[in-house]
Amino acid sequence: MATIYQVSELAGVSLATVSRVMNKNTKVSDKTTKKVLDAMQTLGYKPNSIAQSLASNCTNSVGILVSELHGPFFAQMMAGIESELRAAGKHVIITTGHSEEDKEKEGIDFLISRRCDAIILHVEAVTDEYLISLSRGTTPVYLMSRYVEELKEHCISLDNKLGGYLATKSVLEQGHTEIAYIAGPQFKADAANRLAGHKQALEEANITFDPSLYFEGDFNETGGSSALEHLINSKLNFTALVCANDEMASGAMKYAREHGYHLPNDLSIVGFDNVIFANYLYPTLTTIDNPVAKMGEMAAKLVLKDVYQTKNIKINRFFEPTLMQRDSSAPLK
Amino acid sequence: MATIYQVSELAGVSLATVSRVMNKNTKVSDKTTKKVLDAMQTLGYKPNSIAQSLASNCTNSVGILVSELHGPFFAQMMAGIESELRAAGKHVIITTGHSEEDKEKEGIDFLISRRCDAIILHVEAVTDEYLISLSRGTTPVYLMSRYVEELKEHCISLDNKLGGYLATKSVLEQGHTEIAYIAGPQFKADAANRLAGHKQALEEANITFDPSLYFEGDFNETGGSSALEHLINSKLNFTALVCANDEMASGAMKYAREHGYHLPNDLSIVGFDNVIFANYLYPTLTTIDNPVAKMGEMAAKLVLKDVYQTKNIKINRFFEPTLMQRDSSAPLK
DNA sequence: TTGTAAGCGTTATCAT
DNA sequence: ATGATAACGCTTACAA
Repeated sequence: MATIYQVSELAGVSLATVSRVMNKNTKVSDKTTKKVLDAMQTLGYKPNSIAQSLASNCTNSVGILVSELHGPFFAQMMAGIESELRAAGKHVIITTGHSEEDKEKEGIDFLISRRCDAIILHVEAVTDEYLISLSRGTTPVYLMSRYVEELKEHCISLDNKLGGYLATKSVLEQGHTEIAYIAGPQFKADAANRLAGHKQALEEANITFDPSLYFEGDFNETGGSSALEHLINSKLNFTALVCANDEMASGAMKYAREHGYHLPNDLSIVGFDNVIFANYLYPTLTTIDNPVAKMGEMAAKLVLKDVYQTKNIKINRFFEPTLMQRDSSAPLK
Repeated sequence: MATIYQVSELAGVSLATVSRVMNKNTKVSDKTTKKVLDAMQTLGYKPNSIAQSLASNCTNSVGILVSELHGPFFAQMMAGIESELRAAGKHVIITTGHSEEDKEKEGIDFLISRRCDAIILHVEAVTDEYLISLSRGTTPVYLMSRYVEELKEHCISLDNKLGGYLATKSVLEQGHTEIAYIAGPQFKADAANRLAGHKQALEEANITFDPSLYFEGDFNETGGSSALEHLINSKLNFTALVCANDEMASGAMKYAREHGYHLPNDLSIVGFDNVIFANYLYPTLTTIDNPVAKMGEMAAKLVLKDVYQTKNIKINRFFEPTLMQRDSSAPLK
């Protein structure tokens, strides 16, 4: 592969001049510019971005750490980040943390040693303290779907409490008063906040939260099935079921259907996240839209603004979820 | 950030020695090794992989180009590639081509200029000739789900014809003889091969292919709906419908259900790919499993073997799809 | 076993 | 406007 040196030789100019026409940061006469361009053309010269990175101390790459690569949630997020960054000529280096503390830390180290200009993290296992000390390092750190007060300028987060509130409120407004809730693992802030929203909606409707209509699931489909099984076996009455994510809602729907429930007549079900398949379920799932793709774009924009000094970018760090009313929930008859 | 130079100073050895303990390629006495390790520890030294890449001419990164980041198909593939590569200490740089020739080429240039040690491509718009000339360059090129004779050693592909055959055969074995087919865009090799498999199955059953029971769709959900609409309007009888992918099958299922069909009694439907949501549909979709994640892993292994000289890796370039019999298709009554 | 020094392909600071 | 030349942080012959 041709180097800048060969280009300079062929064009009969110095290295520096070639570098200048590439970077357009210093005036170069039209004549020499043309000579250089021609030389590049005939040599098929492509700059070595590794060398550029070393010399300029800028890799034009941002590291992304997500829990999993598959799964609708992260894919959407990454798509949002990548498209925005790519349009700005930056690229993404992606790695996974699998929601395990060691792997998350290892992934972060990895990204940092690649000298990413910034890292965007969707971490679940690592502590706030770790993140705070991490962001004292030289690599700017951004957080997705996680709010850490000390790092608030670097957090893109969703109002999960509002989402939980909207979900429950939607069935309350349909006349339901006996509402079961399948929560996510409460050590996760999202899950806890969604539950808090649920409780707030109940409170506003003057309904006391009944712990026996509550079950802590695992955010997985099978967890949704067994949670509903548990709730049904408890012999308590409920006409609506609010789930802390779509996977569990889907599992619950399956279990309900297999046990003779007619949806939504016998039971209204609401999910959370609005993942792709929510619209493929039968009946289509009423859920809370989690604007992950938009949040991904925004994280990218934030990096573009902070790290790459791109001008005229409007930042919004806080996103509000919205209700997607579909067919799995209906007014109480 | 600490450099190798500072480490060498603190440890009282030369640069070279520090480099040696990092790379473990030359013997270093235990005593000096310890000194170096200690120095690294106290300085919190992390090697600058950019500098390593420049000096060693190896970036330890492999570029991936997929059509889209979202969508169950690519997510699975990338997950397979990433996990395998990551375990070997390599990392992935991901970019997208959006099935457009210009963007695919641009993405490839991008990856090459980042000096990836190899690139794994899932391209659709670019020509075979382009790929052939590309692979004459210095960066090794690998192809996913695309077979180019001249590059066969670098192709990981699926036997789409077999898949198409299995899909149709499954309904034939259920007693169906009037079988409609919604194909994918025929300029895509996958789509054409799936159709060929369908025809072969019909032929073996002594059923002549009926062009009026055939419709070329666009691989999208809406395309599936309108395709079925078209087929139904043609007033021809058919008891089974084979679709060239799950998205179209899903669209067809929706249309059928909305138009009073009871599935699978009134119509058996079969898809292709076994994307995540196939199992969330109602009824659950009978489909052909496309082992994308496994193929992704294999592509990574191939790179590990060819490019990074990893030993003891068994390579399989050709994958066979399998039938996933679920509830959307049933024996003809 | 360890050190010296020449790259790797750029950018960027001086001069001119 | 252009040219020398010193970084950038590491690897790797070649010497010792």
